Amino acid sequence: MRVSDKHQKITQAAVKVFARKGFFNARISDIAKEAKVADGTIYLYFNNKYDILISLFEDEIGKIILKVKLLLENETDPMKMLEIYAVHHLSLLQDQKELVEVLQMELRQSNKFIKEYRNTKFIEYVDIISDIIHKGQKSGHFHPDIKPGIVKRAFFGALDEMSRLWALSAKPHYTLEDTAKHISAIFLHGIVTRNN
Amino acid sequence: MRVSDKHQKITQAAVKVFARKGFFNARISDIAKEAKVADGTIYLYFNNKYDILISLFEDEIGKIILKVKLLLENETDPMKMLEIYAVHHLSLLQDQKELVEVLQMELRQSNKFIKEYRNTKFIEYVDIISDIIHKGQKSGHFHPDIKPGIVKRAFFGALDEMSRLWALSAKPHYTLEDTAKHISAIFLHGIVTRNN
DNA sequence: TACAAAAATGAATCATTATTCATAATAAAT
DNA sequence: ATTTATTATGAATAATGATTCATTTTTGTA
Repeated sequence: MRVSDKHQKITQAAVKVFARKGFFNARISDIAKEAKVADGTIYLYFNNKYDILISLFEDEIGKIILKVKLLLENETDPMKMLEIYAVHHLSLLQDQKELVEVLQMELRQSNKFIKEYRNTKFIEYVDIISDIIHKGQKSGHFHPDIKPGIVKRAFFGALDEMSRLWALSAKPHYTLEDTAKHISAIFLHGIVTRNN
Repeated sequence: MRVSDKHQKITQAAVKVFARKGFFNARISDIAKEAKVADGTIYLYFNNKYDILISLFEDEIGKIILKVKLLLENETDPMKMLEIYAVHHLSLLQDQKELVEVLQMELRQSNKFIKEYRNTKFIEYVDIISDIIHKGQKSGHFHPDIKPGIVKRAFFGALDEMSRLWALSAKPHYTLEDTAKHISAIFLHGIVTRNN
């Protein structure tokens, strides 16, 4: 078995265990058992428990970024692009529920405890949104007074809160696709009626 | 010293310590020291470590709900009401940074480990948003097709992500007030230019 | 096949900490 | 002032689990 295979096996086991028990309640021995390796083996591939989480985070967010950039590649309409991003983000929950749960935890907590860790991968992911906004402003689709730096956080936050909700409660009321489009539409057109 | 004073002293100490170290890294002895009581005293007022967090959460969110309801009391325009909610939510960070950090953690993780805990207080807080949306739809200010259940999560998520960002990085680029209004405006009117 | 290097094992270590409870201090009542 | 009830203390307990490392197993090479 190639080295990278075992690395990945441990990572995938860690995602499962972290999702199930949370980072702090997860025992190394749980991960080892899930990955079908000895406890000590984990330390041949990772420095410590935190390192598993961080390394997992970077690897997986990296893949997510690649995928959404690919999806956006052939779209030029900034309005459609926002919608694609939204659908993609919410789809993650469907395709990789456990991973999403772990990423959400990580996002909330660990960077508080590991101050040095700047989390550039996550920044790269949300910056895709501000890039779309910029593009839309250049093309005249989006209002020039809109602040991309605020919209990117607001839009990401809106999607991620929805994702968080679904991760906890079993069944969503609306389909993923409808919800993603609804949220995009609100950001694009607002909620007020025209005569206001 | 009245009983409730000591209860509150411990709660406030816990907020400080949880914010500084996170729930799992916080030691009971840290909280005891911060509150200037003995370790054992904490167990006269709380059942266990989790109980401190939960009880803190309910109490403090209760206060936050009361305050925002008071702020909204004399406003009838649903558009203004949304803005008031936004300003209030972001203001929390300014007024009670440590508390906000703890609530955000709690929100993200604990309900995963304490499945029974339904977190009705939090639901009550976000439901204020959907109430505003309903009201706006009735009055004709807001589009009837908008789904209040989705908007409430999106709006809350947008605000809270902003809050999370500020809690981590020291200095916000824009003022709290401007940001709250900007986010409200986006939800109200969208980002696209009129001719799209 | 024999040997060396690399990878894997898992029991033992060792620090950590939530919780308990026998004891002490304080307050209230008589 | 004395007794009783309430509240507080903090050292001791007892479990936990991350990490290490001496030993074993596997892999690669001659």
